Amino acid sequence: MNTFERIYEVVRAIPKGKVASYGLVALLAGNPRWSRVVGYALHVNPEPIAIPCHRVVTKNGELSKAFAFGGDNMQRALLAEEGVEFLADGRVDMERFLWSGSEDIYK
DNA sequence: TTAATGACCTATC
DNA sequence: CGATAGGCCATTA
Repeated sequence: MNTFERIYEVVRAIPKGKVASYGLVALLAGNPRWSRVVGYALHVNPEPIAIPCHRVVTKNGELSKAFAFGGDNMQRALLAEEGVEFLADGRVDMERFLWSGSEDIYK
């Protein structure tokens, strides 16, 4: 299993209504320093259907700037659609919607 | 093989 | 608090 596969596996496991940071995905994928690789992996995104890249944000809860598969506001719409709340800054509420990785409360 | 790039993160000024 | 620099890893040319 190559690096990308593992990353995709983790991203795919993100439950609806939750978000994960690049660093967290990288950590769960096996190496905490794959944050950039995660971004690259999602950039090439071979299966955008099965891979919810819109649920992946930066560690600060901010949405990626280069995220433009349909507009920066589209990502907000998608997340809001899944029940994710946003702060006044336009960032995701990490304290409540950050996926821990182990607990799939949504199942 | 070397050099360059990137949807990041952390530390420092 | 905003800007800058360095480090990290895998992929591509």
